[in-house]
Amino acid sequence: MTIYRTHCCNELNLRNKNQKVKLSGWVNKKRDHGNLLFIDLRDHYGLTQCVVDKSKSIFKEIEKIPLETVLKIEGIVIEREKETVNESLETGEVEVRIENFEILGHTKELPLPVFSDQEYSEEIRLKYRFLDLRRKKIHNNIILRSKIISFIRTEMQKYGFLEYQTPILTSSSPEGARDFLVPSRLNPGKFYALPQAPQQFKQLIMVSGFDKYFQIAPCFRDEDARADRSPGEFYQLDLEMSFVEQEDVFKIVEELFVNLFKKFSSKKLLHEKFPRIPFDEAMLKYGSDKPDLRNPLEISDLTEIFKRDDVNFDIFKKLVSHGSIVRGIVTKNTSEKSRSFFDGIDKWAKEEGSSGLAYFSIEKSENLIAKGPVGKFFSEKSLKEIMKLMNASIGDTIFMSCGKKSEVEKLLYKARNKIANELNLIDDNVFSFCWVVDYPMFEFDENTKKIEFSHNPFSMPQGDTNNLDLSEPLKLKAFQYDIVCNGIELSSGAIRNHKPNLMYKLFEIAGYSKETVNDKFSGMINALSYGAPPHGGIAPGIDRIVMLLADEKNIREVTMFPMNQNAQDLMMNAPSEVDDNQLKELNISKRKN
RNA sequence: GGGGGUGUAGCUCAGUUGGUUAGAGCGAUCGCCUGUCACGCGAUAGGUCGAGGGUUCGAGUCCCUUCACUCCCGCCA
Repeated sequence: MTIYRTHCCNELNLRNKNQKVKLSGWVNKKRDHGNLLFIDLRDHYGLTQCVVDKSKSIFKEIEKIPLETVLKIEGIVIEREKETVNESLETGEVEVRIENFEILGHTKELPLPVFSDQEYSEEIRLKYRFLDLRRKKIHNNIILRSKIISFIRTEMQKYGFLEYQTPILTSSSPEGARDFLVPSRLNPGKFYALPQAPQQFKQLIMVSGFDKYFQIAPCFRDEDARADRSPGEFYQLDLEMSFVEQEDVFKIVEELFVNLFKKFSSKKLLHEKFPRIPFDEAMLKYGSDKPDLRNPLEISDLTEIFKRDDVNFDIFKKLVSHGSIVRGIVTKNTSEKSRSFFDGIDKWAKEEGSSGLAYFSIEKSENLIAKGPVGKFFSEKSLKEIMKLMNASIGDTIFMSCGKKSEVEKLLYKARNKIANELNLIDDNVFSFCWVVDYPMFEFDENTKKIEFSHNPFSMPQGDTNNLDLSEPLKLKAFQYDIVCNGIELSSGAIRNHKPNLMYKLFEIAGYSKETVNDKFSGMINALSYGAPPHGGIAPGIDRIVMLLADEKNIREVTMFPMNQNAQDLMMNAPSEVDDNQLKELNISKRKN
């Protein structure tokens, strides 16, 4: 009890009948009958209907109070007549008869309605975020976020992890995303960088002997935004463990995620032991390293089919003879679908910038036949082979794409989603987790024509690390893994390379000299030379976890004060100009051109 | 950096083939109404049709430029 309230707006019920109470909150809604006025008073906790009629001298005054004014109301708890009880309200059995009131906070005319389910422009929402956040849905999302983070902390501590803070001002690193830079006043011409993740620090924590670390860690990356990617900053559940291998990390994370998702969602988990899918298999079967396993469609390679003499699909055959590949998706029992369905898919594929998706359905009269625009090019024997390869039956349809490997993968990844959505094959009431494992250590960058780290340069390569064959670096796999849920990448992690000599060799393959490594990763490489334990970890994205659990498509819906797509805070006017004096002190001058 | 969508009253939107004075709901203001819970009824105010330019007898509507918001590609180890 405070001078402002004896109860919160969700608390009153019949047990409080006839009590004199004080409530404080916002005017959510008024229903003015002229001689009788209802006010729904709202606070963080709930809603209470308050009522006053013209017999009270304050009636005329209270009638004029606009919505979203902050009021303190004093009154008596009254039992509602049976027929006026509001079942949908926690406090719906009672109402407060207003005896007195005080305006605690006036409001100007509102730029947006708080009591409304209608959508309104992102610009208004972000500028008046404090009003937007009063609305029920987003208010509850933010509460959910808090509860999720709190649950994670408790669980992690239960598993024996301790939370440690790491610096926000650190050094720029050459790998990865663009850094946010902070000029140093005391070191003219030098810059700090905000951490893209506490990657090096968490490994240093392991070298320091702390064994199990976690942190709800802010991460800063100066890259462009997406619906599921905040510009600038986001949060990770960063964790790292010593004396573990990959499966030990998986065990902890699976337990955490299963408990977390069971607690905060009524949706079912498709697997409680998450499937492990090798990267190469994921790229083949799903066209992506973030497969949505709710989707039953799978991709198969059909390139060999187009080398047969009894297949006359010349366009594909010609491309295949020049090194292209063919892959396809089979859909079950779709041969009776309308022509417009198939043409719609083909048209969609062309809009995606491809040359389209060839298709035929398998039917049987006397013999097996392929029905569809390209069906005539396939012999019965070749059809049997395709059916065997793709596990297809009579009545099924085969969609095919031909081209460069990366293009085919990309198109069929999208086509898998498109076709599954058209056929309504995805169960929206399910969470489907999986691990993608065995990532390649390196990849070939077509643009720079150089070998680069495909993920994290600190990952441990697979194989005999004391005697590793580095002659074919593109064939090297790493103990590098991703966790994926419903097609959304939640996190990357790895068993780290704690052997400095091996690390120098790997960096050399990616074009970094020993001197560069010493210079750019001095903290890390130095530490690894003084008795580093084997260690590994992962860093699931908090924002995306909350998005999944809140069933939201946009990260702003689970972020209290987000920036817009251009990385501006419309409420605080950030970024902003600064005084010339500030710049001078920092030894910075603006370029004039 | 590139592509798509949107922009009309404080908010959400409609606006036909280019044609008279640009409309509705919510909100605001005023009036009526004692059981509503999206209360109801009536009235009033409120518009640089994102901005600039062009075509036309005439532009919210067509064209060009530009700005803002948003979605996607690039980017995000």
